[in-house]
Amino acid sequence: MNKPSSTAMAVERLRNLIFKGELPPGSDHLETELAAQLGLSRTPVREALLVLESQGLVDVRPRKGVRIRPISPKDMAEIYDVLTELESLAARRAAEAGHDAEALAPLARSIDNMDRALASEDREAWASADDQFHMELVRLGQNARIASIVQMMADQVRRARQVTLYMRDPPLQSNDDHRRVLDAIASGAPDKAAQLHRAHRDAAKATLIALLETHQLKQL
Amino acid sequence: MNKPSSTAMAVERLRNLIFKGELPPGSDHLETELAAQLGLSRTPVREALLVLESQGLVDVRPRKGVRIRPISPKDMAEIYDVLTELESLAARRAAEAGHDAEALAPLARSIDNMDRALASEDREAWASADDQFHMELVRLGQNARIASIVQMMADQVRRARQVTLYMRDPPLQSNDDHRRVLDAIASGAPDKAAQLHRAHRDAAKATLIALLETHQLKQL
DNA sequence: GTATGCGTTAATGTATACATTAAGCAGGAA
DNA sequence: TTCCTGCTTAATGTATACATTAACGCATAC
Repeated sequence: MNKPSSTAMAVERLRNLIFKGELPPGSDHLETELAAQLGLSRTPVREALLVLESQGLVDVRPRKGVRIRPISPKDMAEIYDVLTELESLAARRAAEAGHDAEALAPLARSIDNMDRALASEDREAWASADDQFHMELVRLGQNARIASIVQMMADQVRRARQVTLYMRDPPLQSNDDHRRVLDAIASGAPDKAAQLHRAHRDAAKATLIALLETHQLKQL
Repeated sequence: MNKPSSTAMAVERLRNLIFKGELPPGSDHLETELAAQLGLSRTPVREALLVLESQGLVDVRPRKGVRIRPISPKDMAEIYDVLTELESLAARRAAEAGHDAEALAPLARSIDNMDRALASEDREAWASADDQFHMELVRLGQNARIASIVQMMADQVRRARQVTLYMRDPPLQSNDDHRRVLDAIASGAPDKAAQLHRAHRDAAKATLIALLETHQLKQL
């Protein structure tokens, strides 16, 4: 049990504040205030902000405070493009790797979780299981760099999903997609896995962008 | 003309030291020593190291010094996979964007530069022009996130290329590839551009990995 | 001889003091 | 008024002092 450093804690706490919307997108904050809020000195907070900046969550703008980076529809499109490419490759590699049922169990479990969440209309649970699915998928793809980039991009759109979660119909189609991707991976069909996942992601992108336009959400 | 901060300078100087091999892969360095070497206090150096860590160039290992991250053949394969996917998408988007000849001029120029470098057998110049080509390509792809990821990954393999630059035959084939990608982009053929570039990258990956195996280079 | 545990110490983690800088305002000239 | 100029000051950038911690060696017990 390693004691986490103040910097690491600051990163975690600031991330949570951002995701919970307590530090809203577009808002500015002084290092000093954030430090006071977290009960730390500026040093670890500064270091945390540097990390968060490298993860694309904030912009450090000297003398104007750190800005919680807002996500525009264009950003969203960029991010989905990256996710589509890299996750599809991960699906391909996962299929090539010949994972057995045991290795695929977590992925299957995440799909079950989504089913359950849909049945009980628990959208938070669904979102969390969806995260789990995508995380597992890239883990199975066995490329650490892809996994970490995907994680970063997913973080960046997390707020946006939170907002849209209750705006759209329950994503019933989505889980069929997931299951088919899993089948393709289990049966060792790389091309099919990649292609199915790509289609899944493209559909998700289109849905989300349409939602944002409908609701005139210019930034989140 | 903005005065760069010490942290920014430290990032730059450390990057250069790493690329030039003065901080060799796998070597460990104390914050204090690096600070002394750069004539700075620990603070900006620490911040610089945090940035470099987020870019995958070093590992900060408490009490053991920062390690200049070595790249293994497996790392190389991971990185090339990411580059292949993202640059191919960039090529596709560039073709879709309908850039005119003027917009494509820098890309064309980089190809000319490679030709010239090949003719005069100047491999450093070739490498630099090759960088320019890939940088321009992702710029034309109009996805800032792809551009920055590609930049990061390219940095990570820079040392390796430096080593292999003189080990292999002059990359004559390579420039035909580049020209065909440019043509596909210029003529607005997204699928073709993406596919050509993908093939180009796959070939490069295979060549490089083979080289590393032949020479038993386990890490760079 | 080996293993265990404690003390030393060197390195990092954190706080704070200090330097620098640019944003904004006040005051005066055009 | 409007535009410049220089001052003020608040915020960040940097250095340094101080606290904490984990690695290592040495002593001691078995």
